[in-house]
Amino acid sequence: MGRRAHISDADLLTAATRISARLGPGRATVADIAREAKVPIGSVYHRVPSRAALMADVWIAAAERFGTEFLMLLAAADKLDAAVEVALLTPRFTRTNHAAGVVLLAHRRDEFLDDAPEESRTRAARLSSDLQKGLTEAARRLLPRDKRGRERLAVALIGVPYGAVRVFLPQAMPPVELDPVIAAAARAALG
Amino acid sequence: MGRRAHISDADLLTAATRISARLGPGRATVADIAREAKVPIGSVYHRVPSRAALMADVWIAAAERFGTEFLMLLAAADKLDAAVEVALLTPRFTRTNHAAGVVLLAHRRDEFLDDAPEESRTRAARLSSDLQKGLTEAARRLLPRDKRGRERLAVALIGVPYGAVRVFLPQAMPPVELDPVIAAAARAALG
DNA sequence: GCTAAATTAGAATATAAATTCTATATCCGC
DNA sequence: GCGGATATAGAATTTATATTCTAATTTAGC
Repeated sequence: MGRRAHISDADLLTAATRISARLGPGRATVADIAREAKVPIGSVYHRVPSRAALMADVWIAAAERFGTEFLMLLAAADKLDAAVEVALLTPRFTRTNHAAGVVLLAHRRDEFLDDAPEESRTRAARLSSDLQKGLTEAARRLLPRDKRGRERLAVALIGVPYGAVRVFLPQAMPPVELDPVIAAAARAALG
Repeated sequence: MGRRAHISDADLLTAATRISARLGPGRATVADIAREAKVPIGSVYHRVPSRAALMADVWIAAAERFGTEFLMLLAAADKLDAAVEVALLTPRFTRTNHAAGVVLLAHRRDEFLDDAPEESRTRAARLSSDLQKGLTEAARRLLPRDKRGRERLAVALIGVPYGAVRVFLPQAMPPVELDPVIAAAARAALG
C-alpha cells in the first residue's frame, strides 16, 4: 500500500474552500491552504496538479452542491408561489454552508476558473448550461406568456436573493428575518 | 514648467478603471494599464505611488460618483414610492458608466482596497460611513416602525438592484426591461 | 525484518509582475 | 538658446509565489 495520508482529498478541498472564501481565490496562496489543511506545501502537489486546478475544484464543488438542490426544487415547482420557495435556497444554503456560500456569492466564478485546466472548464461549463436549461424549462412552465421568461426567472430566483444576501456577506450571516423580504421581492419580480 | 504629459491623471484613472473592470483588480497588471493608457510603465509611477494606490483610486472614484447621486436621491425621497426610484439608479448608472458600474458591482470592494495605503482606506471608509448614515436617516424617515429599517432599506435599494444587474454584468448591459422588475421587487422588499 | 509504494517534508528553482533606476526628451521662463 | 523642471522610456532589480526536486518517513504485504 504505502504510507497513509494525514488528510483526505475532501479535507484539502475544505481547507481550500475556507481560505479562498476568506481571502478570495486570487489571494489564497498554496502556502495558506497547506497551512490551513496542516500538510506541507509539497503534499498539496501530490493531490492536485496545480493551484489553478484546486481553485477550479473549489468552485465546482460549491456550485454542484448548490446547483443540484436548486434544480431539484425548480423542477418541482408547479406554481409561481412554489417558485418563490426556490429563491429562499440561497439564504438557507448560505447559513448551512457559509464558506461554500461565500465562494459562490461573494466572489466571482471567473476568479476561480480563469486559469483552470480544460477538464475543469468543461465541468464548470456543464454546470452553467444545466442551470440555463433548468431555467428555460421552468420559464416555459411557469411564465409561458413572458417572452423574457427565463431572464425574469433568473433575476427573481437568483439575482434578487443573491443581492439581498450580499448585503450581509462575507462577514455576517444573512438573518432569518431576511427570508420573507426575499420571498416578497422575488414574488414581485415574477410579476 | 517642464515637459508636458501625454495623458492626464484622469486618463490614467480611466484606463485603470477599464482594465480592472475587464480583468478584475487582482489581474490588472501595471503593464496592462500602461498599455491601455499608452504610456510606459515608468510613467505610471510618476503619477501614482503604487499599483495598490491606483487600484484604490479606481474604486474610490467609482464609489464617489455613484454614492453622491445615490445619497442625493435618497435624501430627497419623502415617500416609499420615491425611494423605489433610488433603486433604479443602479441599472441606470451601469448603463451610463459601464466600467465604473462593473468596478462597483461585479468586483469586490476589498479586492481594490486590500493593499491600499492608509489615506485611501480612510477615504473609502468615509464613503462607506456616509452611505450608512444616509440609510439610517432615510430609514428613520421612511420606515419609522421598522426596527431593522436601515437593513431593509439597504436590501431593497442596494441589494435587490445589485443582484438583478449582476445577472447581466459584466459582459452584457442590463436591459431597460429590467427596470420595472427592479422597481417592483424593491417596492415589495420595502414591505 | 525487508521491500516497494505512497506520502510527508521542505529546500531549491522558476516565473511573473511590481518597483526602482538611469537616461533621454521636451517644455517654459529668462 | 540656456537651464531647471518634469515627463517619457524602458532596462535592471526585487519580491512574492507557484512549482519542482530530493530526501526522509511510514505502511502493507511478503
